[in-house]
Amino acid sequence: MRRVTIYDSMSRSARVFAPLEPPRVGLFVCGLTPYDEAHIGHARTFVFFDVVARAMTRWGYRVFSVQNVTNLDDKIIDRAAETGEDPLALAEGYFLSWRAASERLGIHSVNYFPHATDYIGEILRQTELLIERGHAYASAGSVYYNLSKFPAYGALSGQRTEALRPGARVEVDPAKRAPEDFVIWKAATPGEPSWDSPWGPGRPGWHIEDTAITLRLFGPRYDLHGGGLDLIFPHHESEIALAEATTGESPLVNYWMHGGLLNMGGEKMSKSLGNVYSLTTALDEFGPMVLRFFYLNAYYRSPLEFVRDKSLEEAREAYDRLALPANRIAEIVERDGPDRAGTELPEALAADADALVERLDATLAEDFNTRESIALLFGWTRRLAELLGELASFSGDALATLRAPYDWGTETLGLFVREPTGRAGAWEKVVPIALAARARARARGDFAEADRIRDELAAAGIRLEDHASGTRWEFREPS
RNA sequence: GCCGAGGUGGCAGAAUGGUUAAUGCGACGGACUGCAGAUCCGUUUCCUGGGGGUUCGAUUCCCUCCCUCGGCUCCA
Repeated sequence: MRRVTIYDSMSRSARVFAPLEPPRVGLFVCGLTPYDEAHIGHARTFVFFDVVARAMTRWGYRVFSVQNVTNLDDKIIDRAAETGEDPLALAEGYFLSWRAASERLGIHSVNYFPHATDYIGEILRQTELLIERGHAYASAGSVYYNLSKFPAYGALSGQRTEALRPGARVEVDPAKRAPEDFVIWKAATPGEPSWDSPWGPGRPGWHIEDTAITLRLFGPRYDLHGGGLDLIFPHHESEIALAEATTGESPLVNYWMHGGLLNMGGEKMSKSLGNVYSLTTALDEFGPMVLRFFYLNAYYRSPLEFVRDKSLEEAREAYDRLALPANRIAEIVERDGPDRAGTELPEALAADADALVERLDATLAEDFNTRESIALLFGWTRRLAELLGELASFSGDALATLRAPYDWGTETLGLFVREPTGRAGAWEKVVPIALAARARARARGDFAEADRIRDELAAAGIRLEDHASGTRWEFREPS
């Protein structure tokens, strides 16, 4: 297992990672509240934790990755009331939509997506235990966490409860003993989904959903907890209070990892601000590779600025150039197979490829520095630039060596995955017909006709490039 | 107000107690091309929020101030 350092939000420092039970690693990431379509801000966080899981797996850890689904909360209920749908059905619809988008994005590392409502039994058990131990109290059909009994509250966020501004954004619930107490079990209002409990019909509060899930799946302590920076307070802080009061064990989480937010117009991208860009739209327009590249081209903890009509266009230019040698090699190998004959690599070049892969691992192992890894990969693309014309002369083995750094990028960053053919299959046959007609026109010097064909193809989303070896084409929406 | 995260070239963004502060985008020049695009080569040596301090040396460590963003009880 490779030595990995992780910036831990709790200690506010980079620490060498040591799993509780090597090589096993428990990773819990706070997932979505599916009350609407996901936007590209959400996906930043999940792509990053996908890289964490991919990289750790490569380095010999056995990662069990869990992403919860808050499939019932106020926003979902409100939304369902608007549309007349059943709240749980509405949530499941948006969850499945998110699953589809995240699959397209290449997020395949999540082992399990537990839904909060599948853990009601665990939640009730934990709530009762907390009341028994004096850490929670029932009031008006709800159950609240008694913060005065948990002095360690605030360690993660640095917040002191006496300095908070109760009601700054959310109204204070009069049933609470103290305004900083948070709800564990919420009394049902008529018409919303509810479960029977010793305190009457109700539904779980947000924070306990996660601790119920992790206590059951990971036990009282586990390795990694991730999520967006905006969840530190109160959500993660409250998870600690709930779990540690329930189990008596500490710390709940060994390493807290928080991803920076995606900003648009200098502000957090969020539904309530209205500055959202849908994930599905982004995937349709730019494809998964460009999006992943855009996210991973920055350190995960820093805020990242998304500029409409600029950021992803820029990322596409950069990614296309970065991936060019990888794609050319893939084309040759797809055509001739991995055992194709050809010249071998100069020894120095082969050694450099090996050394680069080691450097890439070492770089990424320092708190998942994806940006620096990409910079190194650009170095390799520059190195291969002069070989682009003669790639076809190399043997299959030689090409595999040249491709190794890109394969590393596929394994860890999820980049350099070529678009699946699918519908593109038909185009593969049709476009060459038009290209042949254009080639004949060019051969007889009828450039007006040649340009007409090129323009019409461009308007249809097929872009051409003429090369000495022939005409290359690709899908590219006209700009 | 309190807590937290950030302030680096035209833009996006790394890194480091020490030669010209990475990488990319963009821009400019050249090669290639019927043209265009793509690609390749070269240039973009005047960029580390302000002020103090520690040090032979600070963008990096410490203090302070300013600015931006996030959170302050169900937001990735």
